[in-house]
Parts: sequence; structure tokens; C-alpha cells
Amino acid sequence: MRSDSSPSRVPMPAAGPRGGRDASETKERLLDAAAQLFAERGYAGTSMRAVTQAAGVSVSAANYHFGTKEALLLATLGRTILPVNQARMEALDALEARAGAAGPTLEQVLEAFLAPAVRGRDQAPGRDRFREVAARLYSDPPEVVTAFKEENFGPLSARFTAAFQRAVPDRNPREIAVAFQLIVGMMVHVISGQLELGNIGFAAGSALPSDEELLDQMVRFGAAGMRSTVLRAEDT
Amino acid sequence: MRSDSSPSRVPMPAAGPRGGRDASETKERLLDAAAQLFAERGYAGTSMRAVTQAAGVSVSAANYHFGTKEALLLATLGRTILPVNQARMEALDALEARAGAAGPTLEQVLEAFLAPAVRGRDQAPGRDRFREVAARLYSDPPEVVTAFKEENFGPLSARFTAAFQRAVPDRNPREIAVAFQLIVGMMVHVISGQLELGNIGFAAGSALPSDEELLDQMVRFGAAGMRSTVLRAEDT
DNA sequence: GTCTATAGTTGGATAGAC
DNA sequence: GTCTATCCAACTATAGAC
Repeated sequence: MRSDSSPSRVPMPAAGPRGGRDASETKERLLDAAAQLFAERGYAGTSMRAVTQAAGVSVSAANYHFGTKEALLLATLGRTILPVNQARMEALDALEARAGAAGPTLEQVLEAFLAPAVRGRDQAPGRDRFREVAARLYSDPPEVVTAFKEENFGPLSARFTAAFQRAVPDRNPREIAVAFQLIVGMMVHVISGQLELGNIGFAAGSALPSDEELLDQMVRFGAAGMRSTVLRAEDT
Repeated sequence: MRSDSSPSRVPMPAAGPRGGRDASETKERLLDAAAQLFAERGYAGTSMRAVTQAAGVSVSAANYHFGTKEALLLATLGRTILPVNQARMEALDALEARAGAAGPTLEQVLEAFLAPAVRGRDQAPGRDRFREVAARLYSDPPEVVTAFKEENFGPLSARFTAAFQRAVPDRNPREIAVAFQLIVGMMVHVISGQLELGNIGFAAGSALPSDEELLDQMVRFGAAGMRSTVLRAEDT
């Protein structure tokens, strides 16, 4: 399953002598390569040349299809992130439809939010590298990305904040918002591959946890954390 | 041109007609500007020209003092991060010296780890921008940074892992390691300014929490999270 | 729709005057 | 120790043939 070091380089007839590769495949290859490289090196650290070379197409082909580097980034972000956010929404919808008047539990809401991101390719059909690409959103911010974030995460965030609030009604909105951000932080850290890079903490010889194991621990951790945030004085 | 909000642009005689600015001041100005820009735009997104322009010195002066862009990055990282890690170590030392045989509490260890980073300039004397610079370590990784991380975070991580283990003896090392990483993740998210950028979650009109408030909530959240991670089957 | 070729910038780094 | 001037490589983007 494409597990080698340069996975997005699809073995292909390598540019048939005629211009005979069709449009949609070129776009696909470019998006694959872009996802890979933007994830690894960031936006500024990735040149169009590197992308087109990895995709096995010419620079001009890329510019024909996407116009600018920025547009290619946005297309990449869209293709990698939207399915994840959609899965989150659907999971929450399903939970709320099934739950009673009290709504889903905190653990359920957390899993709906975390699973599509952490489980990665299991949930987002066919799209590789999307976890690291998404993580870049939080760290590598060309101005373009801001609008994308607001547009695509605004509604999601509102929905989940409401669900959290309902699951933990004795916390005030400000605490919920902070706790939510802390959970986002731990998720970003995990999906940006910091555990695998294992710079620190995993020297102690223990094997890396599986996705399921990690997800389970994250849900427990986040739930306990969110429940724990206790008001000090100004209880609303 | 430099119309902007560049706090690191120190008001100065602006290059006295003679070459009369002394060496150490030039280095200082360069490090200030570099910290600012690397933090904002990342390594690849920052040019030497931008740094030297912001510092009000010539490109050659920078190359004279630091040789390469990479060396400038490492110098910046050192100046911004080492004081924080030192403060963490000293805080933990003090706690362990004061505590009995059981060692400091989980909350105390967490605060020793988080406070120097979250409180920012209060604890790291005189160095601005260090929080965002540090955060870049976890997201913007030119290969150079890897060695820096291992060298400077390895011992720190080992010390704190041991302290966590002692404070929560009924968790196995693997869980401790994962939980520690989750805490690092939430810390990175906070110090990289995601709350202030407030893209998501804080639209609900509540004011941003103060550093102390945030630190308090992070300690509670992290402690509850770390205690919560329960083994499922294979308890060692 | 894809290519080759190139325009027009900007990048890091250096040489040599002072 | 700092400057001006410059080299050369790499970049994004476009023009025009096929």
C-alpha cells in the first residue's frame, strides 16, 4: 500500500511521447505529490518544481491546471481536509440522532471529533497524507490558509462546542472553549507525526501505539481533562 | 516597505555613517529580528534579506557573524529555548529537593514543565518571541533542527518522564510516554498562538484567558488526563 | 492538454574596499 | 566589523509550438 519513502510517485508510462495523459490524471498526480511535499516541507519549503518533478509532469502543466502555487495549496487542503471534517459532522449527527434528550456522552463526542483524523486513511477514503497536511494548517500559515480555516472549521467548531457543552453542562463556555483548543493541540501533535518522529519520550524502548490504542487513550485523556477544568471563583 | 508592525526594529541611529556599530549589538539585533521572523513565517519562509532588513544591518554583516542561514537559525533556537528548558529543570530540581520520598505531585511536575513555556517572558528573562520560536520546532523541521531537538530535549524529557512516572506509579511507561506527548501537543498549540489567532472556538464572544488562568487550566487538564489513561487488557 | 523555452525575480553567499 | 557590488543558482509564471 504505497508504504515506501516516495509514495506519491505512481509508476506510469512516464509521459507518453504524445501529450496523451489525460487531464484528470495529471491533476490527481499533482495533488498527490503536493500533499506529500507540503506535508513534509511546508508551503514555503516546497517549490513547484519539486511538486511537478515528483508528479512526473511539467511545470507548465501544473500552472495550467491550478494557475498558481497558492491555488494548488488550497486544492490540496480541500481534498485532504474536507472529507475528514465531513466524517466528523456525520459521526456527530449520527450520535445525536441516536442519543436521548441528554445528548451523546463526552467520550462519544470526542471520538466523533478525533477518530476521523487519528484513524486517518480508514475513515477518509483513498486520501493519503492528509493527516500531516491538515496538521500544517496549524503551524504553517500563509495568509491564504486563514480564510480556508475560518470557512471550513468555523461551523464544525461551533457544532462540536455545542455538543461538548451539552455533555458537560457544569462547565462554562470559556472553559469549554479552552479545553477544546487543548484537545485540538494534542490532536495536531499526534497527527503531525511527532510520536513517530519520536524525538523525545519514546527512547525508553516501548513500541509505538497503534492508531486504535492511541485514539482510545486520547479520548480518555481528553474527557478526563475536559471534566477536570474546575472553576475557581467566577462561576457563571 | 517595512510599513509594518515590526517590534523588533529597534529605533537606532540607523547605521552611523562610520561602520561604528559594535559587534555584539549587531548580533543582538540580528537574533531579535531572526526570532521574530522565523517565528512568524518559518525557516523556509524567511529570507536572510528580510532578517537583515528588519535588523537594520547589511546582508554581509549577518553572514560575517553567523556564516549561514542555518547557523543563524540554530543560534536563534539556542537563545530562545535554552533558558526555558533550564528554568524547567531548576523548577523540577527545587520540587524534588523539597518533596518527601514520594516525590512531587503530578500537578507540581506539570507546572514545572508548563509554566516556563506558557508564562513566557516572565520566566525567560528578556527574551521576546521565544514561545513562538519554540513552537516552530515541532512543526517546521529543517533537518538541522532534529539534532538540536535531540540534544536539548532528550535529557529534559527523560527527567520529566521519570518524575511523571513517580507521581503516577500505577501507569505503565508506555502510557506515561503517550500522555506526556499529548501534553506537549497542547502546550505547543497554546504557545504557538493558536488561541490568540482564535480562528476557531473563541468566536463565542468570551475574552481570552490570561496566562495564569491558562496555565492553571492546562495543569488541571493534563493531570486529569494523565491519571485517566487506564489500561485495558495487558496490564504490566 | 502538454510540452520547451524563457522572462523576470529573488534567493544565499562572497569579494574586496574602507 | 561593516559596507557596496556582484555572482550564480533557483524560483514562479508565462509565451508559444505542437
